[in-house]
Amino acid sequence: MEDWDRRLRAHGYRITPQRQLVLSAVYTLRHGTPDEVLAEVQRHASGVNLSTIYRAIEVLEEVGLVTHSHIGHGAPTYHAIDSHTHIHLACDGCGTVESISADIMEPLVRSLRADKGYEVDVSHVAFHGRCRKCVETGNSGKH
Amino acid sequence: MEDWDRRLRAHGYRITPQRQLVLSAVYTLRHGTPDEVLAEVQRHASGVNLSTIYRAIEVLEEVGLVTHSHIGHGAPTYHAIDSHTHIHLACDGCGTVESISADIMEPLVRSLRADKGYEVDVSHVAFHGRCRKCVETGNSGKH
DNA sequence: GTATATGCAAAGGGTTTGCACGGTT
DNA sequence: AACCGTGCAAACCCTTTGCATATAC
Repeated sequence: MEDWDRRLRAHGYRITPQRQLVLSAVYTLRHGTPDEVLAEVQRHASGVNLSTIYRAIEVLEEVGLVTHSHIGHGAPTYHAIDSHTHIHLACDGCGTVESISADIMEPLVRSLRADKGYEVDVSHVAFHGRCRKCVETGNSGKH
Repeated sequence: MEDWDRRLRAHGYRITPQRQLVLSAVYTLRHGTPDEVLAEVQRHASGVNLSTIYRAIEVLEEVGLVTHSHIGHGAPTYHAIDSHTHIHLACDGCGTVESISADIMEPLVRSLRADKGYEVDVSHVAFHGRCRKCVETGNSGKH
């Protein structure tokens, strides 16, 4: 998160307090929905509006400082792009989300590239399923 | 799609024309959002309501006749559960979606099971990224 | 006949947009 | 000074819900 301002400028965007606040909120929360980002930002600057969060996230994502993935079936969660790309294991039984290294994706990414010419966006990957605990207790997460 | 009615009954649900229409619409469209399912159903029965589509899909999913996955960043798409489990490769550049056999997931599923005790819901898997064409033409899909 | 399912309309959550004002360059 | 970015409110899309009626069992 050193050259964040340079990245924005390089794409023709301006440096604003709101954009910096959103970026550091995304860093602080390791995973955050727009709502959660808003709450985190408002701890430091209460006047910031939700629509600003959305617009800031959009810009930060475009310049490559932030990504999102779809954990849970609802709102996307955003996270900072750092050296350690990770993927998410969401449990449909208890709702917990585990982050693991994206290394496990390597063979699959390679074979999709070779077979299909398809480039997987690894940072976007989220698996659904059931965690060990829910598998053992038979918790299906169904109503 | 032979024992669909038995499956419903086994779970205490009734057999209704709407549920049959929704199920066959999901079969016809190989991937369909609720809206698309509604349109397909209404080709045969114009009076059916959107809320009925949602409720029917929910029931069909619970009894194991239908699954969904999150292709695109918007509405989920539903597809019938058949013998050939497949996964989706969505292209963020041109928006196309390719279905491929889920066999490619086998090694990864096995290693998550062994390492983490985590059971991936394979039918739910959708990767985002870029198809061959968009990789070659540099189409990033960004506005 | 009784409980479930449907249609309709209204409410709800999340996200986007138009506009006037304020801040960055 | 010019333009981009923000706050606010309204609009929008997708999905869910309450209720009276219709239907499957």
